[in-house]
Amino acid sequence: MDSPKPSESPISHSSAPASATSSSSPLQESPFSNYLSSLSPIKHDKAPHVAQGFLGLNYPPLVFTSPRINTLGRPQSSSVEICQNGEGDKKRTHESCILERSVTELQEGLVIDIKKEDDDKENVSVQPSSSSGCVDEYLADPVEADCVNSSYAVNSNLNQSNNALQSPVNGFVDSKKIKIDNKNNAGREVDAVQLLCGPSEEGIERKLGPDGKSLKIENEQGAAQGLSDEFQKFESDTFDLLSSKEKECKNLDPQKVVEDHGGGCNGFLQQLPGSLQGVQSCEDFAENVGGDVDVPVHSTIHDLEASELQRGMSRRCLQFGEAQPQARANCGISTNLVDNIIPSASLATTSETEGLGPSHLDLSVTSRTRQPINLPQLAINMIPQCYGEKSSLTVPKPSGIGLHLNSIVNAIPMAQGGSASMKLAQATKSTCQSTENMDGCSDAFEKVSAPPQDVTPEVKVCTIADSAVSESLSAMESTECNMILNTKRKLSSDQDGDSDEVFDQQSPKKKRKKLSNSTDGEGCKRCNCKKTKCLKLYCDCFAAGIYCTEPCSCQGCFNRPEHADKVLETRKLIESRNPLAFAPKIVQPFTEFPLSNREDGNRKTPTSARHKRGCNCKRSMCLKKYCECYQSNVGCSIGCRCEGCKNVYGKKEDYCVTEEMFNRSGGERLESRLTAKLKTDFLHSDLCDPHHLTPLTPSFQCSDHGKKASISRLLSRRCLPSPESDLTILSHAKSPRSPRTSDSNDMLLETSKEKLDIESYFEGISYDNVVALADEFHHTPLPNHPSTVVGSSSSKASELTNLPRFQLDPRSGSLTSAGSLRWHTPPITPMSPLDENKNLQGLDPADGGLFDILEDDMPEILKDTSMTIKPVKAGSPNGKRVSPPHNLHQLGSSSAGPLRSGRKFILKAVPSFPPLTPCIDSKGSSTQSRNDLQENRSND
DNA sequence: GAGTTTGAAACT
DNA sequence: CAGTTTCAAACTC
Repeated sequence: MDSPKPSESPISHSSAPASATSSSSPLQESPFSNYLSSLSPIKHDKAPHVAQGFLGLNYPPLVFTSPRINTLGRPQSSSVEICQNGEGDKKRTHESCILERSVTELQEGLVIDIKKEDDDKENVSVQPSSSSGCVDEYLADPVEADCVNSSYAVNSNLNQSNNALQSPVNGFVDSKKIKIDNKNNAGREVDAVQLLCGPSEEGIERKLGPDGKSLKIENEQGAAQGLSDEFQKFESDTFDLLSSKEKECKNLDPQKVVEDHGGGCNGFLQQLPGSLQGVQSCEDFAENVGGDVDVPVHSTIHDLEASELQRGMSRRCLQFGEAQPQARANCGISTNLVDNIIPSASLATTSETEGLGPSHLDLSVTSRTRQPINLPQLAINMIPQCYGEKSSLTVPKPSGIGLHLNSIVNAIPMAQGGSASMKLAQATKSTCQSTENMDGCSDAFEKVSAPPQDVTPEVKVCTIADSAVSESLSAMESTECNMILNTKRKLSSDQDGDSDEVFDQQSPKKKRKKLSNSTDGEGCKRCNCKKTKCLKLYCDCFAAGIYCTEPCSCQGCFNRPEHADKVLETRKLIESRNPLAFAPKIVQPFTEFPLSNREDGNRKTPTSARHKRGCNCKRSMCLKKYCECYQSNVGCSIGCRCEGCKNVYGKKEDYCVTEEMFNRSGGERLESRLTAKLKTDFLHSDLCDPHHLTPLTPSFQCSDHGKKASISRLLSRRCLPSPESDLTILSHAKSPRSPRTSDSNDMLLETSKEKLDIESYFEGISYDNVVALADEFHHTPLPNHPSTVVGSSSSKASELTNLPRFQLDPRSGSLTSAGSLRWHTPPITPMSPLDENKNLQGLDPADGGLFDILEDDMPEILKDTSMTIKPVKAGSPNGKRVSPPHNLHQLGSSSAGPLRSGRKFILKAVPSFPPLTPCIDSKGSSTQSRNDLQENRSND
């Protein structure tokens, strides 16, 4: 499994690019036209990617992907899928010349082989896809791949259902099963391809009139057109890969894939993106479903087998037990998603799902009978991708209560993530929040799932998925908790209706213990509130946007569905006070997202991730759970006001150093100052090792949790900027930076460059698209530009928007020759003008934290409000009630507007750079350095 | 299991 | 806005 992926992935990468280039012409011929004609579908697929890309800048991850297993895993899966899909498409859409080659080959050879394998291994389709991996990189998001798979399954299922199963609606369920079968079926692949690749989709659309609808829908969803380009490349690549991968695919064992994923169940949570992916997958699902109908199902999967598979999946999830609740939750979630998408197959499989609620039941009813088993696989597949890379990768779990969301959000890298979470909380408060009750979740899911059921499920699904992404996320979270709870509760779901008091009646301590136990796995934590009635942020449940459930030992709890009104009111009040109150506490740097998304699901725990507000620890040294940062498995950042920080996941100091590093690009003085530290640090740092690249940041170093992630980050970061190559150049050339840093960076960059180079090509496209998108959103001046800052001065929102853009821009920049330089440079040159430590801190946090928050966490509402909202006080010790950005404004407003923008930009960039040196003392030195930087900037 | 410590959240 | 209080989790015994 793993072995194949890695091996494959690299191959895929190489092949992909090569194929892209070489095959592009042929592919382009028909495919291009197809793309052009069917950009929408492509967009759709891409859209998710794009969205992610924006958020997370997925592309960069590709680089990582190549090196890392994870990347391989996901990419492979996706690529495999693509290949398969491509095959399927080819079969289906012989019309499309592109596919024809692979089609003939694949169909004849691969297909047959696959079928055989599939017979043995239902999952094969998924895994193989993973194995192929080439496309995956683009797809980056494992989830997507999973989604694709799922979609495949769905499509295939649909077909099968149409053919054999007869149950149309249940198609989902069947589809799951079908997936397995589909493995063999090119049609499935085609669907997947469609999902993954615009072209394939096009072909599918062409072939499938109905499918076309779904595709169109998808396209609509996927706003970014630029994606089409990428898709084309993917397609071409996929085609190329298909041939090469065909063999691989044949070899691939679905089970392995599943297992991998299953292993990943634990990591599933980490793969927050997965949730998103799941959403996407849902979308894809719908699309696929639509498309599936048309596609003939070759494979004949036995429901029993499928069920078995599903069972196996569920079992796996269960087995992961320790991953426990989360794992289950994850699994459950995934299943839920699947259920939603594919009604309840997963649920049916697991007793756990029993708790789920009617919605599941409803869906499951049909699905269960049919074959939930496959669903689990799907779910697993979907989730696992991230996972797939490995359970081992498991990102640091977000232990935290409210953290679930946060963690999820974080994981979600998606740009939407943060907002989504918020939205979810807000929008889904009633629904998802009631996560306790599966019903609530189910409701959300139902929404998602419903579409499929509905006549126009596709469209609905797509729309839902998009809109519901947030919901799904929230639902995911809630579902996680719920899943766990439900599993524990089992039948207690009904109890939800029971007054809180029931729970309350239980001895809080006992419950607490239970909770603690349950939470050990990191499931959802449960509260033990006694005086706040669970209507304040003290309550983890409330803070997480979920209703209290059985496990809670709270007293007089009002955080229950029965009191939804109160809950909402209270939430509003709190939000009015602090729009970000319910936003995810942990934010990942943009750069990470992409990496995390593509590279590894594991990355979820972002070494670079930081607490939104930062901690204020004084005695715990940030080494205990008192520290929110530590609790969240994230390193402390500048935003933290902690004293004597020893956060294993990343010391504030280190974080500062990184920033300084960037700033340093702007100012040499800092370099000189830092150089010593950097040297020492660098020596120690893994950075020296291109392979390890792990930044000095403790999080990377120390964190068991995030180590891998951290590594990936480093890679990703560097890669991300990617553009890597550009960055490297920039770093060297432009920034007078200390040679060391540059060197280290270069090291990393170089290491990644190769991959990046290849990837960059693709990414470039994406970037371009992204850029275009960014431009649309904002003509965001280059991150460097003050313009961005200027805008920010007035409104945080602008800054926020800009920030993300910056990320994007950078890439885009990387893509665009000029842009790349600027982009890179900004981070380098653009020292934040911030003079003051506070500013630095505030900014930093703002940059890092706010930055992230803004993008991710900031709910749209918040963003809007944030504009007007007062900036959070970075300086304020607590800074708790923060409204994110204002600091930036302040900072920037003075002079730094541009600088700030730069800073922000830098911040993002920072993450890319591993903190070589431990921080500088911090404030004093840093401030000076920054001042110096400012000076330098002015000079520049 | 009780009590203490801790730091966030809420309040003034 | 800073300081204080309240709160619940985390931790210790």
